[in-house]
Amino acid sequence: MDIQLKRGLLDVCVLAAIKNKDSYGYQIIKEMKPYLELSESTLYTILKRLESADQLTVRSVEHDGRLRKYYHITDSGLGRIEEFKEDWKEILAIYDFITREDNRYE
Amino acid sequence: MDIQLKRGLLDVCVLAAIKNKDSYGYQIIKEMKPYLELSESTLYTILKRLESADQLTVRSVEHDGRLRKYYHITDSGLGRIEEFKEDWKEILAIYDFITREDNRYE
DNA sequence: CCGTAATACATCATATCACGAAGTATATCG
DNA sequence: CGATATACTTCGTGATATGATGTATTACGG
Repeated sequence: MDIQLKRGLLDVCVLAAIKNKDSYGYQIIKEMKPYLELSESTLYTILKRLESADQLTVRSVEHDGRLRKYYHITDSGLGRIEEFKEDWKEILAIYDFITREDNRYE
Repeated sequence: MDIQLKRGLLDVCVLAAIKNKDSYGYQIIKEMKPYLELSESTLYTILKRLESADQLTVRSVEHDGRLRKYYHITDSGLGRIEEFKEDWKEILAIYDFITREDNRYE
């Protein structure tokens, strides 16, 4: 998929991935894979950005001797998803604008 | 609307604006305004990018003593719109992923 | 007739961002 | 024992939207 098109969806998609259950980096990538592929470096960049924006919180858990960071969505993060749903209406209008054959009356 | 979300739509939207009829900068902005607002600097950046990518051609026309550049979509530009329509299917799936309530079976 | 707004295009600096590459470290499995 | 999977981190790069600023002409209201 077009990279620019992905950009607008990535943040919200990550938030959606942890919406119903706290999750950690590797798991999030696997969960999103069928819909939107992203590399580890991209994901961790996003997670830090979302943490700075208080849209999620982080909690470190020891798992098999390895560090595992669980991400938990905040109210602000849930609000971000709601904003996306609002934006979606505009996007549908834009989609119609792009795909319409010709509504120009000469 | 979210800036990142706009990014993926801008190029294709500009192409759609000249799809049925050649147009020029100022006109394109006015035509897109109800759907997607963009500044002049942004538009001219996009037009140059699309020209470099051979998705449109430019023709200068004298109009009231002023230069006016008309933009014409190429086959490659039309192809870009078709690609967007393909991408749209994936976007719809992502939208479902984001907005679904909970399909996790515990 | 003069100032303001509209038309029309151009350039520059800046901040944001996705991503590949490379690194660290452990567990598992053949 | 070596490869693969898990798990997170850092760095550099290239792409890009936008505000600010500039140039130049036409149209219009008072």
